[in-house]
Amino acid sequence: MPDPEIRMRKMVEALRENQYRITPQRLAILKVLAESKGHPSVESIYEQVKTNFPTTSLATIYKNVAVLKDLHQLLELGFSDDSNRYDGNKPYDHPHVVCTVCRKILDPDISALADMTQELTRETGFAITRHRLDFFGICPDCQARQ
Amino acid sequence: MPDPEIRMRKMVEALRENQYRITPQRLAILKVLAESKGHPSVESIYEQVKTNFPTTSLATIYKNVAVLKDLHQLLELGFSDDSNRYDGNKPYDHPHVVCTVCRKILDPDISALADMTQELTRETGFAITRHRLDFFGICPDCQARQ
DNA sequence: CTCCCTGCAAACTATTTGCACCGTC
DNA sequence: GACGGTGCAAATAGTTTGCAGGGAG
Repeated sequence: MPDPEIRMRKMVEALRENQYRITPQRLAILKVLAESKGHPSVESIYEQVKTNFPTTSLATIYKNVAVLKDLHQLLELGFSDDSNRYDGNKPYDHPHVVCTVCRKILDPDISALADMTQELTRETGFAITRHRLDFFGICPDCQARQ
Repeated sequence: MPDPEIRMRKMVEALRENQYRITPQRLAILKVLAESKGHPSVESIYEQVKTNFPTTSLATIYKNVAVLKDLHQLLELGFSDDSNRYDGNKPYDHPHVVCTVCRKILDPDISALADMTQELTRETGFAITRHRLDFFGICPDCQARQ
């Protein structure tokens, strides 16, 4: 069973457990999120869902995205300048590396992250619950193209 | 000479060097930014400027914030859910710790940051130019209040 | 057969823009 | 005096909401 399918079942399960109905549009949105290797925007989810459901509205995408966020099945990456981007495969906080040219987003491994959170707790006394770590730069592809 | 005053002169200098005119409203905005110990929103800059210039408009605040951003005299912290917040005292990228209860924002020192950026460059091949690091949690004051 | 969900349009909020008048240089 | 800045109002973009009809459970 491929990974996207596992992820989709997990999301369907979360919906069922919380008494949300399983509609065809909802399934189509889950499919886009589970199969997307990038970090789609609402607009791009919308475009993809419309190929199968031409009457779908943006509002439906927004409403479903909100539901999935509530169920912690979707991570929202809010960029103040751009529109939001979503990650349906790793719905928990993790760092991102964003290419400022082509807008590609990667998930790097940062080994020092746990240490850093501890250092912060010690230093500030805050009880840290979430984080948002984005690094911006130019990806290898775009560097080569210049 | 107190710190806010130094900071203000620096900002005025940057404006002059770039042929921007020094208007009373502009000075009032700089004053708010230089004296603010927190990380004010556009709205809160507006409220403070209005006490001295009651006819000031929000558009003027936005236009001046944009100018200061261009001159790298102001750091914008964009929160997708909330409105933007600004830092006129440390107008370069640095990490923040945000209290999710009272919205207070601190600037912690993170010693491991430079190492982390290097690790990322090695791992992803990106030429990292900027970052945006926010940690969310509950500050000591709000923890005590609960 | 009950509600929740969808899809349309209208509302909303933060921000930007156009433009006439004002004030810095 | 020239021309950039201000302040008003209108425009814009992303997102949210209200509501009537349709479909999942």
